[in-house]
Amino acid sequence: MRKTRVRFAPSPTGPLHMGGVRTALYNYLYAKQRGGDFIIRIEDTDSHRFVPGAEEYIIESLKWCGIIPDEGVDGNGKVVEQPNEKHPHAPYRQSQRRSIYRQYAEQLVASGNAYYAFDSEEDLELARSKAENAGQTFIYNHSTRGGMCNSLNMDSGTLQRMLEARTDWTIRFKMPENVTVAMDDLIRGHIEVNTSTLDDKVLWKRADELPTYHLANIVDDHLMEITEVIRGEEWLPSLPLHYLLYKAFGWEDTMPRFAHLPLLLKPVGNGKLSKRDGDKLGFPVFPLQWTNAQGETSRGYREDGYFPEAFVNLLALLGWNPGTEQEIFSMDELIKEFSLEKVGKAGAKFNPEKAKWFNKEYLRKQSDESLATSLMDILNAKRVKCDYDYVLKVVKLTKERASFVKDIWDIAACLFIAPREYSDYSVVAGAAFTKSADASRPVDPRAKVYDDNATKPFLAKDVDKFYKSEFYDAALDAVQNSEADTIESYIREKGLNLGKVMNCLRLALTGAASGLGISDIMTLIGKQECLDRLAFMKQRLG
RNA sequence: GGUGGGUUCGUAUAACGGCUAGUACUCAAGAUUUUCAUUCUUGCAAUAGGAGUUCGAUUCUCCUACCCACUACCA
Repeated sequence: MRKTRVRFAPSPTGPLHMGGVRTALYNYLYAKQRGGDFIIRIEDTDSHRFVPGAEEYIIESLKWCGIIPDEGVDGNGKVVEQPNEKHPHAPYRQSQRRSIYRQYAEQLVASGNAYYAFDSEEDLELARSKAENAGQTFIYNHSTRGGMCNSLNMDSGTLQRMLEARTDWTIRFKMPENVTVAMDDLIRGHIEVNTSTLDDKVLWKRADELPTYHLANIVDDHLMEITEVIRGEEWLPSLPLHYLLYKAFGWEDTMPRFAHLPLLLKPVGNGKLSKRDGDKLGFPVFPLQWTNAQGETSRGYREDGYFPEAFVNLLALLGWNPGTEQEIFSMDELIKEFSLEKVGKAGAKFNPEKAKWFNKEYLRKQSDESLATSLMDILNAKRVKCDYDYVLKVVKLTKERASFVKDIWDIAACLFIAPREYSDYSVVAGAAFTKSADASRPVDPRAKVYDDNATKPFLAKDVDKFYKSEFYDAALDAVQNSEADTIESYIREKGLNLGKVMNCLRLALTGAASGLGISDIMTLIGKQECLDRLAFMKQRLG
């Protein structure tokens, strides 16, 4: 029984999106469950699509998620370049392994499984357009290779001259004709494909001295003793070629088992969640914020305030389910429960609402202390001065109402600064005043700066009535003559309408018609601050 | 076009071939609350369509439809 070894092999062509993170996660869970190794390999065989910073981004993203590679990346987050005891297969960057691949490509030529091809880009272009004009699709395989410029169609002398004289040739796999390839996928079961519809894939490019994905992937998986290949569904069509490559190399006995994961689909419409969807969908598709070469920034789950544990949890449930009704899983629980058998076959549409729900669940699991620390950072950034003990009290009061730490600010801003503006006060005074559009609409009283031009017409019409109402006087009287824990009974004893007086007071204290409990606010900000805010309202609205 | 894969409430999903097709998110209603939120209760909502096998099909087979992927000297 071989030790389980799986790999995540991203191409550094840009930031890793959440589908990629999920693939890495499933590989990691699979490996850890079996006490095996999780390996990172960088597949940068396309020099034209290399994006600076992408490799670092990928590694940092995985680290944020708590996905720690056993091999390929060292403790400093660097891709290992020199072999050592812990990383015996270094380098783990394919561009640094180029010397390895050519011999394998040549081996395939020698065994008759591959051949040299000298067709120029223009020749191929021509062949394609010709076929297209005839209403067909050009496939470089048994049906056409006889008419192309390759080693199958020339004598050895010509071949030698061509190989030496030209630098733009390739080595192509000689896809057999009419052979049924029988494959087994850990998720999809048995699949059969006839090779006649497949093409002679380029395996090695003389121009770059580099292999293409297919060759590099099979060679490295073999050399690195990979036991299972868990990758995206988009690779399923390549599986017959990969099977045939293993066979051509004579590596069938150690060929890894394959599992093709369902795609992550965009929430609306059809199609897979792609890097390009970015911010226009209104939620992050990247684990971490990313700024491209053009200076355009895409948001990330980390920067949006997601807990990494929540992100991992929601990703794990996108395509996999435990078969029970449990939805909240720690990484350790995932490692224990995960199984490829329970991975679905159909693509999963991502639901941003559910993602928020996951974060809310995790926010509640956080300790008050760690939330307070996070909130302190936000407050400092807003230059709101405060002390830790006070912030801790605020957290205790608000954590049930928030999905993200930054929500706490929206909920509890009135505990730190006095309102300068008032909203939705028609609700406060009930039917006596003009009803505003929607009382339940969330309002941030501090979002607006004091702006006479924008608000005065409305204020002038209704506030006069409101301010002169009995509720303001009652609220002022109640604050003056009671404490936080007695204000409710004080108002009741006076025989007043509790709701209206309280909401009038609420307006003075918070600037809005809904929110935290009045006595809780009073307790925290103190009686004097309450009186000050009532006085400010009188001045502002009077 | 060709090849392959897929299809259960709006979304994620559950259901040895066998209870009234379950759960979560969203949404709606009610209870609670000074308000909002929370919490609790209730509700809306699905097996793509058609054949076949079977006592019985969401489940197995075939056909149709639709969706997706692949079809590069990209991964």
